[in-house]
Amino acid sequence: MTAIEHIKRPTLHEELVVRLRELIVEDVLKPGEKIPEKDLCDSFGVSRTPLREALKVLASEGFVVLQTNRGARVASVTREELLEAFPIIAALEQLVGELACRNLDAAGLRSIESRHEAMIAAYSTRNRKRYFKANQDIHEALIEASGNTLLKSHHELLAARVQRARFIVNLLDERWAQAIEEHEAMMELLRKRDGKKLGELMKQHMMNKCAAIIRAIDETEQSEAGN
Amino acid sequence: MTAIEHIKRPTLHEELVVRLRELIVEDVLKPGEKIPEKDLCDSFGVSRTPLREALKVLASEGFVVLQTNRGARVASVTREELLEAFPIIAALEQLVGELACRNLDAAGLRSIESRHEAMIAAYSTRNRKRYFKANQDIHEALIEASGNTLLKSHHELLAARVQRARFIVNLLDERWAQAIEEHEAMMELLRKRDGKKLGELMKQHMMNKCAAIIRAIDETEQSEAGN
DNA sequence: AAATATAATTATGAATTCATAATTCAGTCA
DNA sequence: TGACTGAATTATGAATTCATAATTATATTT
Repeated sequence: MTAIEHIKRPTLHEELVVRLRELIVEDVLKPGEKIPEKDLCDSFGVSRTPLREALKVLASEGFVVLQTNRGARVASVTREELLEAFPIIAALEQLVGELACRNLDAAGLRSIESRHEAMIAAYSTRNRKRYFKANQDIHEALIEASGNTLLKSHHELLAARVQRARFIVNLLDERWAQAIEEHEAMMELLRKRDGKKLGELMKQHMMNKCAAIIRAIDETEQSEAGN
Repeated sequence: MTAIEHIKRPTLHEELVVRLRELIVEDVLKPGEKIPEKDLCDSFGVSRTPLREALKVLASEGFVVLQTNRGARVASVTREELLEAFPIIAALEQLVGELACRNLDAAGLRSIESRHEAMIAAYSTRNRKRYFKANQDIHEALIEASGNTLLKSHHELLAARVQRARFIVNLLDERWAQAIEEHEAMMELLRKRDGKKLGELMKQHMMNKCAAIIRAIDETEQSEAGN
């Protein structure tokens, strides 16, 4: 029996969930911004029904906040939310590390190696955009290698939420260098298939990232308070 | 500034999400069962619009499966899904253990101790229903103690999904005794506020539960194949 | 002019309607 | 009898409509 994949026709609300989530994660729709249904319906060329369905889903994912009779707002990225989300992501990454080592084959490793090199190249020219992209690619590849689709979806959702923080703080040079070092160590552990240590390092890597972002936020708030 | 909580008026779709999720987790709506919109609209006394919104949310949570132009079905609880979900829950529980030890005060500990005793009492009379309830209470209290609301919501959703497995397999006496022992050890570590060890034990506890359930499923399938 | 009350407008929650896809069922033919 | 065809029915996706809550604009009072 050949496992032919079922044909999947998209519905408007599914398409809208994806598109709206992108707009939010890419900071086109800003945190706290009101989302007037009418405007979005016009720009997407759909009626309110599928749009509202999409908003309900996005609300359950934490990207928008619904207020009864007052419509939807883009959820804001708070210090508190990040402090809650990062430890969870870190715990998931630990699991990713363990599972990836268990499942990754030679071809998979090579693919990650090349992404890693792309990331190093981006770092050497201090190309932030490329670095972010390559960095994300690596993490995604590792998650893929974990072979756990549920883990993937939960991780993706949480990662997308905290990723929005990159628009409120900048990656500092010092942290950047540290992140590169951590990635080198990660590659080494991946080659050795040391799942336990890789998991721990990935967890730590994420918590360091968290600390860096929180520090940056606090400094921003500090300087803003001084105005 | 007193943080007064905003008054929250419920909407139909929110109410429906909760009620439908309950029906699914409580196995009133069986895995694989078709969900005809009309019937549910009649029994809840609402129109299709809020019901459909609720179904979209439940689909994003993984409790129902939507097929374009073919309506909704209750998601089935597969062996594969459990094998994916449990390690994630275990990873979250590990985090719960660490955070709970960090945050739990004397009053919180006493409250958990009493729930623990209730669980032991239920076990001594082999009252499955009470045991499940007390067991769930303890885990919920620990999550509450972790102080991480995002962790709580993710854990709740995943736990609800695997909880449905209790209707396809029975808790075996052997595993039951082992679970009690693990809980005793957990209480000991909680009293000592040893977060690291508690986290590891809670993770292991969950993976043991996973193994027991998978074993039970495999045995069921084995015996069914023999028919 | 500022503050309040009232009316007009707009936006939202939910029911209804409409077009179309899927399913069921009767009829036909081998 | 049993597989196929096509009409009738039903269910679904999405637009529209409707009632009401929220907001804005206008009028009134001090």
